[in-house]
Amino acid sequence: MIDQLLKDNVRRNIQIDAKDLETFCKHFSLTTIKKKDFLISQGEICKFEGFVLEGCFRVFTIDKKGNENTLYFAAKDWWLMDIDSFMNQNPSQLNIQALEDSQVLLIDRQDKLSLYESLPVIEKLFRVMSQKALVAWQRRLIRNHCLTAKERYQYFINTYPHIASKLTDKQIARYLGVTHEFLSKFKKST
Amino acid sequence: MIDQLLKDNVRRNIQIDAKDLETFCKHFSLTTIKKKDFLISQGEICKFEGFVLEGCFRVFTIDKKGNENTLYFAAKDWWLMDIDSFMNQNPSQLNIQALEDSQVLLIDRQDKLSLYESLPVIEKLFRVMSQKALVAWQRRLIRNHCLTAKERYQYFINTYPHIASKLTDKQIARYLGVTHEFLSKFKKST
DNA sequence: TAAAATAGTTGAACTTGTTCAACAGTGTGT
DNA sequence: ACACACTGTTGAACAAGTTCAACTATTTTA
Repeated sequence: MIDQLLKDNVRRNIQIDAKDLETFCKHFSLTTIKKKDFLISQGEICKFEGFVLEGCFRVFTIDKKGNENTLYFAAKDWWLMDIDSFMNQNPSQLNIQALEDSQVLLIDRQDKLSLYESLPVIEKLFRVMSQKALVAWQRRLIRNHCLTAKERYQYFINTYPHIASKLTDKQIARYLGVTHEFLSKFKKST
Repeated sequence: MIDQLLKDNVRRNIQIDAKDLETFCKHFSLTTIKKKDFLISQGEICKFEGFVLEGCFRVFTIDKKGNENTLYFAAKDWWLMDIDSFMNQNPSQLNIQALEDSQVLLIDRQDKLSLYESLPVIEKLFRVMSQKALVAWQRRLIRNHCLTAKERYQYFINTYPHIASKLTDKQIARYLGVTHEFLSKFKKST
């Protein structure tokens, strides 16, 4: 079944009975997206959220100075969302680009808002997921403060080897917050 | 009424009827905490969450190298929680210390978990608050990558002047992720 | 398959931020 | 009022990370 991955993911976050889970999953539609295409571009208003079935995405912003800054990568079994734009319906600050040919399950914003009302367990699902994400972001900030770029690099490739292997060093550098020249230099130092 | 500030805060996040709001607030108890005392120390298991009525707190960790790293400050009208320890009941990585004599409303973990079940709107409240916090953390990470320490300092004192005024430069430096010596140096440069 | 674009490497000069040590100023408690 | 701890400042030497430019390898695309 196409949405088995999504179901497993949900069950890892909350307890939910089969019927509710079915209702939830029914609202997702499968979308195929080609390498280098964008799911969202900066300035657009986000009308959906997604779950990655296959492939890999990078979520990044471009600041005034023109620097790309990668917030995170989303591979198979990860959620993809511009929460800010989705919640507040303001223009997205984020770009979401496929790094390879990918498949995502998308849920429409209105459908999701309706589900929050009709199915309280979905409210719980996103409460739990958001809180877990919050913990991860707090820890990442601490790592950024305490660790050197090299240590952060090693942490990243050790923690997410399956994602790191799909990425260029340039992309990793932007995620770590350093230049790719510097990454190249510290990679070969002992 | 003692919990008016809490009620206003909740209403800014969700729509809730007076009766449910009353039920929610009833579970909080007022606690006074003296300057320099700890609400939570690293290693403890977090059994409550809080809302600051008066005063100011800093939330920080101490890493293996002995460096203090401040995650955030919480002044009047802010929520205080070690989500990680609270959710997973593992030893807290965080210290929460009062920077001045303070008052907080605390809710017991079991009470909160019960409220999630009995009052779905509370699930929504924390879903919404978590998602807003997530956006804030993402933006902070981007600022850490794009801005210099001096720019981050100026952003901080401009954005949170009422908090910044209660802090020493040393505390601000730890929040920005730089040494206080360096902060002292760039403060006087034009 | 050739041409063009992109990714990775390296060096030199530079900027940002750290470390450690010394000293001055400012509470704070008893 | 005294001692004591803590905050802030400054300097010099150092480490981490950037910039720009030139070059090489590797992919893409026509």
